[in-house]
Amino acid sequence: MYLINFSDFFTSAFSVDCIIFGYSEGKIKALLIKRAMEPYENFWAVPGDLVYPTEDLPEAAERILLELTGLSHIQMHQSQSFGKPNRHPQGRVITIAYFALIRIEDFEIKASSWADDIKWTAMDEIPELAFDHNFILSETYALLKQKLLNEPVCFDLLPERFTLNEMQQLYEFALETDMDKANFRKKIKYVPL
Amino acid sequence: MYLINFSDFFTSAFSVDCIIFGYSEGKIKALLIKRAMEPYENFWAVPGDLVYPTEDLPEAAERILLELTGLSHIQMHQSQSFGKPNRHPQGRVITIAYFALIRIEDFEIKASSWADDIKWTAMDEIPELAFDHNFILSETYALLKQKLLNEPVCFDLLPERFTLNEMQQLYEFALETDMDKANFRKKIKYVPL
DNA sequence: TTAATTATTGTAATTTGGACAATAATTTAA
DNA sequence: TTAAATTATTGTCCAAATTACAATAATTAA
Repeated sequence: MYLINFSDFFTSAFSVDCIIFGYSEGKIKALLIKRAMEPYENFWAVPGDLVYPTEDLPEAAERILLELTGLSHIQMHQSQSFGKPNRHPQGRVITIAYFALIRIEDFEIKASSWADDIKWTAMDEIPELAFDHNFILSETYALLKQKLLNEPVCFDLLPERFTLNEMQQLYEFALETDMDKANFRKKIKYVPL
Repeated sequence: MYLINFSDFFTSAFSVDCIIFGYSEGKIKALLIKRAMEPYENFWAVPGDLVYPTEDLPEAAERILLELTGLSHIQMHQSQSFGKPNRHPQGRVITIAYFALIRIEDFEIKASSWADDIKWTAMDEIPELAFDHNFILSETYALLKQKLLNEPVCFDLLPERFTLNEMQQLYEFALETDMDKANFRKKIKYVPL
């Protein structure tokens, strides 16, 4: 086939990117950081970093999120992996995207030495991001919408106390539709045998 | 943080594992190969191999599938990634699972120099596999079942000509339920406005 | 305390779902 | 080629769910 040594395969790296979704002011938002170093210095990006050679992926996701945003004890789910050969300017890096849903007001976010700034950005106002992060984010958002339809994950986004109107608005934003007030409540309350 | 060089990160490899699902004799089956070399020599496994350093992931999936099974021109979808640090005995290897649905009779499968044997195995008769392939396979099978419920992917598994009974049996096997003949047909025919 | 927001209740027409029965059409095998 | 087996179609009944709309009660905020 190819003239290549076994050890030539072991020249790649992994990264983990963490997409954190929240909900406020009637919009679903993602947590973005402003990169403090090359590559893509000063670009907004999803929090992410390289995985240590002996680190498990969920472990890396947890560490990276803590280092870049101060967030901890957040349950993360795997999204998709992205591996175009040239997606990272410094070498072959495959990234595994993880995502989480949190209540914005429950956590205090703080920028780190690697992130100059950090902010929640509504999903209909995402700027141009570093690397292929626009693609990663939109693919993962599609996954979230899918999940919202099939699982009761909205409670992870909504505050401790919320009105049913707020809940309805969350669905209306995500699914880009208007819903009937009374019928929405019926559907929420319905519990199959 | 840690005392580690940037280049220390670039010591890992990726693999792609291809889960090929087919349908025959009333059962959903996966394509397994018998490994002809270490590690896990003589174990049954899902077709998979390391990704070349400059190769894109879908490209690698296509190549690996061809090399190990003779299959080509098959549309593959990404499943999940698996990255426990010790999952591969020879180094740090993250694997990205891809899967495809094919019509068994449309393709001729042939073992290669790296695979002593190859066979279709029903999903309720999977033996102990190499690496973490049992886990990978069952996670991906769950994804297939999910897809069967929400998308018309059954046509990728069924032969060119099939009876509605066969189609119903496919669903009954996957979802492990019995269905009413007449009602199943109603549901199949129903097209929302 | 009033106004605004939020929540509940109800009705009625339509659609969908599951269980069951009967029969027509097609394929297979004797 | 016919009989048997398999496959496909139709229809009925009833329960459950969906949708659109209207009206009013309860709670919260100005």
